[in-house]
Amino acid sequence: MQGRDIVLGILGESKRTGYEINDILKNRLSYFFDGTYGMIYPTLRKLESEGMISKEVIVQVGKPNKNLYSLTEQGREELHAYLESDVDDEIFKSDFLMRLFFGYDLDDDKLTRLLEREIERKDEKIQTLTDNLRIWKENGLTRTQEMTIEYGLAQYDATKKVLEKQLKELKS
Amino acid sequence: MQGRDIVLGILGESKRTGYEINDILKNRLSYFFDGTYGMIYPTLRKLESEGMISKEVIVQVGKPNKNLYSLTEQGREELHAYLESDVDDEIFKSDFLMRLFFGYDLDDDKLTRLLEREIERKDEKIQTLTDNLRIWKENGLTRTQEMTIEYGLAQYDATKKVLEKQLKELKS
DNA sequence: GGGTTCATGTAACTTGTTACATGATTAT
DNA sequence: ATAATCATGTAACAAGTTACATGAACCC
Repeated sequence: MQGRDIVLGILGESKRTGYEINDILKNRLSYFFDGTYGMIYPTLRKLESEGMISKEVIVQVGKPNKNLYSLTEQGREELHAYLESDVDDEIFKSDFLMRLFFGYDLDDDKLTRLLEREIERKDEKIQTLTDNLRIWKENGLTRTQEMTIEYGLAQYDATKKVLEKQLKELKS
Repeated sequence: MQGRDIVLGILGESKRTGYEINDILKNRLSYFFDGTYGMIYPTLRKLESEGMISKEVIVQVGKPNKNLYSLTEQGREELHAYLESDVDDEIFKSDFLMRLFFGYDLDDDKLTRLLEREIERKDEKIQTLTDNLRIWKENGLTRTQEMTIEYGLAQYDATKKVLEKQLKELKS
């Protein structure tokens, strides 16, 4: 699962510009993938040069022209092949857990702040995901897309609860 | 949070060889960080050249000599500085969720298999983490280290439950 | 006047992955 | 026998990050 795959996946839904792809990644898929322009534009160029996607230029005034990309037949084949291939293990890296794990010298004050800060982050993520869910529902979500959001929310929620429990224990 | 930081963290606990660091990463910290030899050995070399760690060679017969590394004072400072710095956001990448998200053409059979396979994976992870917890407890865990395991288990458990619920709904 | 949105992109760099290479010892 | 454990490492490569560069339009 690389940038390439997710770009193909997004273009599989509909024609998109690099800018839109970035937007989707940031707002819609950020709970299971991250991407930046530095990845998106070079990937689009490469996919185009390989004939996986084709470009349609939309001339604009006052802004750079839009490059609207869509999958070619070959691109759709690659997407299908990816979707049929073995599923990779999930990748999870937590700087927060590392702080806990190696923080031998964390006093109660510092630990409290660390936990509180992380609870805040979970809240933000839950908020974003909940808000977005509402918006997406208007546009129509597939059953499996809804599953992914439920999965994401459950994950945030469960870890938040653990943190709250630990914070409570600490305070008593 | 990079390989460098986690290597310093591990060496902060006690002297270790590259081999042992790999072992710890694989068996003890795999639920929040991944590392390979290809990262570990070059990182150790670099840290040594920068004076962050020092090497003690243990001569062995029939095996390569052991290189036992320990933090220098400078290395301990860097570790502390890291531990005081801002906590990075957690990174989560899920190929599984991507398959769900872009799998418009998943029929019930394929979806069932996808969900069942992912439930299996969660079980494996929960098993490993539970087993390891027992072993670590014998060696002594800090309170915060125990927290990290609880966090990890809660995460696996919550997502597993979501998958089981979805599978049940699918079958009915 | 200042921030956000739209819209493109590149170049240098960092980081880590993959695959390879070696080889004795010990457990099954 | 054969697999696993101990123990080191490198070289080529892939992938993505960060920082930079440009600039009009629009909203507050």
